[in-house]
Amino acid sequence: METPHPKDLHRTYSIRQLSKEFDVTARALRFYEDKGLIHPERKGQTRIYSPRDRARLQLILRGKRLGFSLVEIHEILDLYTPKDHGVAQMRATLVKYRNQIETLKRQREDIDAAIKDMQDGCVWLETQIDELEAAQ
Amino acid sequence: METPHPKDLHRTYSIRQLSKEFDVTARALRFYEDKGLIHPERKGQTRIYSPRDRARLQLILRGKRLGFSLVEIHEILDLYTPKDHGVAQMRATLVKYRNQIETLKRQREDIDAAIKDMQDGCVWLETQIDELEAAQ
DNA sequence: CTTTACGTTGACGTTAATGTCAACATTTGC
DNA sequence: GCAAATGTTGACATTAACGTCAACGTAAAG
Repeated sequence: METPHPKDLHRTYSIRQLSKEFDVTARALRFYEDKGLIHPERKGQTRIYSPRDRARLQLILRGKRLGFSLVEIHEILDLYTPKDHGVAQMRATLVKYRNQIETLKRQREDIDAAIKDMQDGCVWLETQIDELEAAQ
Repeated sequence: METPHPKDLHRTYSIRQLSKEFDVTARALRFYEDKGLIHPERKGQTRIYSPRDRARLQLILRGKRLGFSLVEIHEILDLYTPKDHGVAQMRATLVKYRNQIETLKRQREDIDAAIKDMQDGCVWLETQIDELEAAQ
């Protein structure tokens, strides 16, 4: 009834609320749950989403925008969920983190290249337009 | 028989050469052609790829790495192919360029956020590991 | 001349990520 | 109390992006 933001750590969300807020269908949310990406609680049959679920959903959607598959997103989400099983495990996790960072950095290089291409194109187009207008 | 690089603007490539160089299957290359993303010439039945085709393939693969669909990549490729049909068209194209830049910049924000998350996670893990080792 | 390598076009199969629809339960406003 | 809104679980349909396979052509190599 108040703000749709996680002002309160004990807020809950219905499936409709979340699907509206992030513009995904309820079907998709259930699908993500099916794939083990979110784990909302149940009040009877009905799904109850916590701010934590909401946060995970944000990560899922970010992953999607970046072109990761749901499987990949699942792995990424695993990196976000803390599990401290001794130094060995933590070292292993650290490696995964660093690999993920490398992946993302490579992706950023692609983006930067694409942006540069487009910006060059803009400059070229602008000068062309200017010339044509001057010649007019 | 020489370098696989476009040293010469009149070089040509077989479908196998390209598929090997970029580690995609020939099936995929034919598929992209089917979808209108590349237009290699034909020597009889056989496809002959030019450096220009190769360049387009690079763009296609970059688009894929960035999570764009083939349809979106098609539109992006259109932006790359010069067509000067008067100032009006050029203005329209300019708008598309700028929109694409905005899209890419938004994507870069996602990436930067993800990288930051992972780096923070690294720092946290490192300190944890240090503590556990010191306590040992 | 026949094998070997590479090319071609269908046609059908597959996987991911949903959409769609039916059939049903539950809660809520009037 | 009853209709409307919202929720649920299947089950099947769909789209994208290829993979796989069959059946065939061609060209160089031994």
